[in-house]
Amino acid sequence: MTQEHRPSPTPERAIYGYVLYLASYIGLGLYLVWAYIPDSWLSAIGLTYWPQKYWAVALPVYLCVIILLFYLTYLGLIFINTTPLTSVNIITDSHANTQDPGPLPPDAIPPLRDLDIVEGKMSTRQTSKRKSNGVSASSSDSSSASKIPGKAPSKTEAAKSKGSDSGGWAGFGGYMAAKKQKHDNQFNSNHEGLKSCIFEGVSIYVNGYTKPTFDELRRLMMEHGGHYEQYLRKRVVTHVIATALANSKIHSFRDFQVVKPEWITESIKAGRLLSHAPYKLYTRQGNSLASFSTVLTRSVSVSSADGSEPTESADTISLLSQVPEEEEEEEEEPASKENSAKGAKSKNRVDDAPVQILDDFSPEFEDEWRDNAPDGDFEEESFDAFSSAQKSVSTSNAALDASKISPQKTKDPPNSLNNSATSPASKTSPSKSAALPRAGDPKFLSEFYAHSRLHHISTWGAEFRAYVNTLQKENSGNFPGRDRLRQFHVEKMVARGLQETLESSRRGKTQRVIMHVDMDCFFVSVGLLNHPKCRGKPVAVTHSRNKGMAEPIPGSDPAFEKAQWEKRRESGGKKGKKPTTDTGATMDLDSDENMDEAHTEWDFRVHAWPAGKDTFHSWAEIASCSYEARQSGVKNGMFMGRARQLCPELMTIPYDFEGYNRVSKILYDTVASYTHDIEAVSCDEMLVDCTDLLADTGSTPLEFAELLRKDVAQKTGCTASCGVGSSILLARMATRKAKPNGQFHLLQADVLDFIKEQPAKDLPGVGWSMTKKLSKMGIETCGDLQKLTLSALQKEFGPKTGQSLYRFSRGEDDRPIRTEKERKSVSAEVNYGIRFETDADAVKFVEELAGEVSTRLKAINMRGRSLTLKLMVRRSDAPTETAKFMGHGICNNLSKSTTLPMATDDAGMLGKEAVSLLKAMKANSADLRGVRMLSWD
DNA sequence: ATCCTCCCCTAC
DNA sequence: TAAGGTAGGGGAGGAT
Ligand SMILES: Nc1ccn([C@H]2C[C@H](O)[C@@H](COP(=O)(O)OP(=O)(O)OP(=O)(O)O)O2)c(=O)n1
Ligand SMILES: [Mg+2]
Ligand SMILES: [Mg+2]
Repeated sequence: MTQEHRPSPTPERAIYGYVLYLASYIGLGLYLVWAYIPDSWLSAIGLTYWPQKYWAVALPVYLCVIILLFYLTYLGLIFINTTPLTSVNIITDSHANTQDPGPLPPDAIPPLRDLDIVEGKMSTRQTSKRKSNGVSASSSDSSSASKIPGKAPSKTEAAKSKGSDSGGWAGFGGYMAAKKQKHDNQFNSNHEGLKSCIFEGVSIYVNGYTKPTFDELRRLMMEHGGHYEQYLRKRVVTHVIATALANSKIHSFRDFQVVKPEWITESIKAGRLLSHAPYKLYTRQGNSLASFSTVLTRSVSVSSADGSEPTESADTISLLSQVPEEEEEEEEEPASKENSAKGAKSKNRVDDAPVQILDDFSPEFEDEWRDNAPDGDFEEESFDAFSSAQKSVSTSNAALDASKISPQKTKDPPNSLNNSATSPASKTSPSKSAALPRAGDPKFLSEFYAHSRLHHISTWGAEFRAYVNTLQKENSGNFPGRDRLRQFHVEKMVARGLQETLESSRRGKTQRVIMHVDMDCFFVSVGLLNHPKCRGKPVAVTHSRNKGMAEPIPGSDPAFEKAQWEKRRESGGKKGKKPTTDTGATMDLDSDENMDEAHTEWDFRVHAWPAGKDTFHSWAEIASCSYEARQSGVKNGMFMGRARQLCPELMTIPYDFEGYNRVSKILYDTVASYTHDIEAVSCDEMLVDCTDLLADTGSTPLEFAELLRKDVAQKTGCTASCGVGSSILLARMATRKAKPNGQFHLLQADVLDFIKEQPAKDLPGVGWSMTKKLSKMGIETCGDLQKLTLSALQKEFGPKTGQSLYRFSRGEDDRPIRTEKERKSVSAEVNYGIRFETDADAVKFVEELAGEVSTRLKAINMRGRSLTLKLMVRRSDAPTETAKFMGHGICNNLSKSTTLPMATDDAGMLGKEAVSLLKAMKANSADLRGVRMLSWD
């Protein structure tokens, strides 16, 4: 909010204002005292059962704040940092004000009318207070807050309050309402977390590899009042950001301004929105369209024109030539019969349509692609034709750039690719390698997050959940994929001799059909697009660049950590005692060291460590490994050094976060072209309720699975597997059987036989700890589990968990597909690189983290009324240096939470509260190894 | 019973 | 070197 109108105060008004000013601070003070009185004190004076005291008291405080706001405005002074609380409220109000055409924003109010307006608002406020008092106690602070200015609620506000009634998230409803609003809000927002509003009204979509990465651009946009769109939505996206453009993309972007990323960075530098004209990427004439459509028409008759056209909202890449289908066709025929034949128990697995991703791409396709290859600047040399094609399909510019950057890729040592040069996404900016890998450095947080795979998959998961939410509201009954599916079904029928399969005919009407779709070794599959030579070999995606070897960390004691780890395993999840500290925090005596590898036997026999100087162990984690590597026992999440022992020939490829995200989007868009009954599970995985889809198209689940998998493989170059069953449980179990690159329908009649044999550890919700407990009870399979009674299980594991085990072990599961999920909490945590020297360091970092949480809250328009701080503290007997470089080592976890006077998304407020939690927890700053901040209702 | 806080566990 | 995040379900045990 910029002050354009700064009247100088007359003396009388100044005096009057001063009184108001004092009054408001007194009010504020009283409020703070009140709000922070513990419940127990209140109960001492008989106020125990007064519900929602904070809420009740919030109104007077708003009164004071409004007065304060207007007085300050009147003086032309906005110093919102006076107290954090004040700033929150000012923000809230100005936010609401400027969003609507209704009342004038404070800075536009003529000085002489101040009092009138203030009084007007006061009376409005009182009405609203009276009214709200009658409302149920769950009515939230900020929904009243937004009503205070006394204006008719706008559309967006109506949307907000609709949701606020039901939930604790003050004043904000379902994600959709929030998201729809986000753009508007950011347009006018004056949040102090924002560094500026340069990009108000600007909404960007980032295509391909860009100089600041898409992640950083998103961050920048968020910080400067702009908006980042994950999908290329017409009418929302105002600018497409790209550094290079494949010809096929020019077509998709023809309705948008395509601008270089420098436009963003230089605008920020200049402090204002520069014209994008000088930064336009191309001033093109579209000769590309002709060749593009040539590629399009190369499809088999199956695909109708509309089926091939990407939907407007989709990010689908428009290169849709069909994979030749002949060779698959022949195999399918007997196989699908087999699958529908009931007796063929263990042979129900259907590989009938393994999508051909390998090198057997048909030559004519290759040629055709080459003919239409964009521009001449493509270096064929380093890549075989297939991978080139796939790259242009799936990762577009990134891959093209990469091929230019790395002309010498010829002599890769067989075991380790020197591929850093070919990985644009993981090498974002050369200068940042200087950043210290420890908290305290101002760049640490962003640097860490930029490289954290877990951060990325979490973020993407949330984004896809949000995206699926938006799909629900779109309710466009238009599914371009369905025609293709119908067509496909007819062809299959004809091939079968016009007979319905047993599979489809036996499907009762009431029976749900759930499909679980999951990409095969996702990170590896995507990575292989850029490293085709690794295909078919044991491959892992990891940061480790050094063959799984690493120098030992001086002062660390891996043997000790290993011993503790084993001890932990022995105790098998037994609860440690939880002594209560004087602050009320409880302590967990258990080590939390590296649970990820729990499912593998921890076997150090090969390692006499640290004795053997020749043996080094890389503690970098493997994000994903190929199925070839899995044959040797390598698993996702395993340490590289360990994996190297199991599989000495293991090759490594670097991360390509941009590539994963791109493939994920295509996956989601592809499924969304058939149905919107989707539950997003993660960036590589989803659940699809096919019941309606199949009823509509008349096709069978396996036909859909086959078409879908072909679709995905051809658009992305990566394979997916599908499991089908009558419930989420069964679909997921079926997927396990289908993998890799397969599909499997677990027929109802086979369920009981099937489930009996399944290991209990494969049930959802049964992880390392539960497996351990069960195993102690002599339970290994679902069959074993079935022998226990419901009450026995509930007694042992609690009512809910017991019930789940009981039902799941019988193949029963009635959880619905949840297409819409409301976020309940927002958190940020770092358990890596945390090494503080002083308390001040720790405080500073907690404040940084508060900024991060605040940014995330604001980005999705939420506020939390509660705050939890979790610390990982080096266990007193653990060595100071961890085996894993900058890892957290063996720790105790502490957590402590507090309830704020009101919901907030303000960084200052969150930071202040978190710091006081930190101090209350009395942990030695030098021993901190991890920090988490969680904001919730 | 039901709620609250501090955990633990699980999944990707 | 290495980038061990994040959201949600739910149990234990105490308070209401
Ligand atoms: N401990 C883990 C587990 C998973 N992932 C990432 C990398 C995986 O590629 C992606 C998807 O996880 P999946 O469980 O689906 O595993 P994959 O896709 O790698 O293999 P699968 O074929 O079994 O699905 O999540 C990770 O970084 N760390
Ligand atoms: Mg997967
Ligand atoms: Mg998955």
